[in-house]
Amino acid sequence: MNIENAKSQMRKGMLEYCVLLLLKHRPSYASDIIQQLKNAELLVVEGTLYPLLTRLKNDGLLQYEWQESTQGPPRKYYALSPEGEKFLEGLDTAWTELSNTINYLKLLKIENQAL
Amino acid sequence: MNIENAKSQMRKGMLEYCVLLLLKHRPSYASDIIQQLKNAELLVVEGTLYPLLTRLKNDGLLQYEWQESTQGPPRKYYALSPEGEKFLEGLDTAWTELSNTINYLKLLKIENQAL
DNA sequence: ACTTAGTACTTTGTATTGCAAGGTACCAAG
DNA sequence: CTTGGTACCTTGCAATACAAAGTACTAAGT
Repeated sequence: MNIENAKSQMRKGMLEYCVLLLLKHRPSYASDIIQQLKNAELLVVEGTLYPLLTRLKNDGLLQYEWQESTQGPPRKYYALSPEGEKFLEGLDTAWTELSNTINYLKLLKIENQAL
Repeated sequence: MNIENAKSQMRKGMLEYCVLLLLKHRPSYASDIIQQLKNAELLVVEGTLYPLLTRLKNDGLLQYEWQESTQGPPRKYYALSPEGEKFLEGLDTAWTELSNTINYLKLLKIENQAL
């Protein structure tokens, strides 16, 4: 068990949320999403993202349309569907709750250190 | 895909961190940990926690000792090992980074809504 | 002594999913 | 027509959360 593995585990559940947040910001295609997440210091690779996008689309949370590119093959631009927007609101709540929980547990830890 | 499943996914990577935070606060046995996590509104079941504790112990992050109970069978009290303490510091950093990333992405979303 | 209830620890099987690696396809430039 | 760049997709593996079932110890009631 190394810290990298642990960080990877932490990313796991958040990826879906992060991708939806990005797509709420603006519709993007897969390679672009990877680049944006890298800018936010969240490493994701193709083999992770493509199945995720497909899953979200199959669940009706995303929709996409092909767009020509001036440079290279056409791109699949993903955007949130109305259901996706609702779902994202649910995730916002879940994130807030989880965040509060962790901060509460961190307070316990600090309290212990003070003893 | 429902919101419960998504929340479960979010919990996934955080569980390990939460358990270590709790044990930093005070050594506990499994059923007690489950109860404490429930109090913090983080649902975990036995089938999840026991393998996790065993894994953390095998990785040298936890140690345990048996203690008699006045009521029922003896209990396995887990506590952080020195390596566990170091590891927890690493997770603290990872949590802070991830938290910052999500908040950054949330800001993007809000900016978009303002347009 | 035997049974029952309560508490605690453990294991097994399944489904999900992140990821590495490899593959396919389109386009433009030489 | 080959090469390089970009983009999308699939396959196989490993990690792990969870449900469900099992084992074991203690105490109380009969």
